[in-house]
Amino acid sequence: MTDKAPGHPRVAVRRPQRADARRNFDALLQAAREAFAEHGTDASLEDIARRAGVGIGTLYRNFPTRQDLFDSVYVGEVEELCRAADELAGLPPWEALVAWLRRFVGYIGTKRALYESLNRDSDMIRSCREAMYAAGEPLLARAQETGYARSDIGFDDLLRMIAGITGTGYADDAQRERVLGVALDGLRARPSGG
Amino acid sequence: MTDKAPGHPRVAVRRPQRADARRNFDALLQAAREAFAEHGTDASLEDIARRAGVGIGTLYRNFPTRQDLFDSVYVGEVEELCRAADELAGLPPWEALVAWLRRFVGYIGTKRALYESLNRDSDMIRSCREAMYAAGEPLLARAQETGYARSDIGFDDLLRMIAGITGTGYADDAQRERVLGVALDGLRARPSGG
DNA sequence: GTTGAAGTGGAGGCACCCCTCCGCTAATGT
DNA sequence: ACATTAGCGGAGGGGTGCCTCCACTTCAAC
Repeated sequence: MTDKAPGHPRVAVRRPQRADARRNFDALLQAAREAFAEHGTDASLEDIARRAGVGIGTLYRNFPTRQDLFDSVYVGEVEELCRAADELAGLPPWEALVAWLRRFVGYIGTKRALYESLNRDSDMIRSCREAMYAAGEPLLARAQETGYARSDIGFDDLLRMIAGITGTGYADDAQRERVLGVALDGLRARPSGG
Repeated sequence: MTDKAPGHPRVAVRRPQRADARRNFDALLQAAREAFAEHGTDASLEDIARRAGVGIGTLYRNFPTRQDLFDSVYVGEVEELCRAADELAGLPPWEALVAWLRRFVGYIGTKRALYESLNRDSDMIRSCREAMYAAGEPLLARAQETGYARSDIGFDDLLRMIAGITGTGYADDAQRERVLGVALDGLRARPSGG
């Protein structure tokens, strides 16, 4: 209900007033971030409460549904991504795009929940996706206009490609990097007809 | 313990003797194939038994552990992939490689269990992976030697890239195809230094 | 047919998870 | 210091899944 800054969607959940309660709230968010990272959207809520060192009841008071909790985590990640897009605006087109994609990877590399959510649908996830796209899309557009990236691919395509590639497990970081490099070369290539 | 044909690994599980029991065995395999496809490795065994129209006890007699069941499904898929590699040997290098990768995608597109298993480790999964690599690797090698594919990427890299890209959800098949095309262009591109 | 062995299926014990409810604890304002 | 009340946490009911066990069924060999 608060006014919302463009590109920074808000969630219905409210941080509590009392100091101890705020500590718990934050601990829950942090624990949830980790748990969703490790186990995806299906992470056990009781486990999250345990990690946060609070009772299950406290989790449910702060986040009445699993969706509320997930949304709260998600919105934080997305806000960081939006901020990153601003910061990188100064770099040359291709470098800016790649740098932003790497931040994106920085999330989903460890946090497959975010990547699962590319498909899921809820009022607020949609709004988050829009914010994220609004932040990142111009970077792709600029790289395309200046001829650094092929033009027959959309931002959504690109994000899914990157999400897919980096969401998988790899033998080591070097391999992940190699594969990502190949895909980025594909993004740079002239479209091929055969 | 039986002799194993090269490229066609075997499983410890044995198909039962009696006709009715064989029907159940086959129904279980089929149900498991579907269930693993939909829910990944964590599919409910009780659900698989239900789908197959048999009691849970029957499932456990045929496949004492979840791993046994999964292995049995997996080995079937891999054998098909190995066969495909033989069939495609006649095509030109690049076409053969791409065609085989498409078959590979044909699996993991619907069956994410196979793709999860690229990482997992067990005696027999390892042996399956070896068989699959033995079948597919020559296709990449040939494309590389003839200059159709870049040489700074390994077969394992390629498979993981493809698995990652196609394991994700897409808005529609056209998008999946577009993204796959970009990645394949990357595979064809000269390595880039910047 | 008869009969023995192969095969069946589901009840039941255990573990985990979801979510609600409410008696208790302790932070805060005065 | 004390009262007020926000906040706590975990017991408990319901659900699902894992796996074992064994009384029963049915195939197939004779």
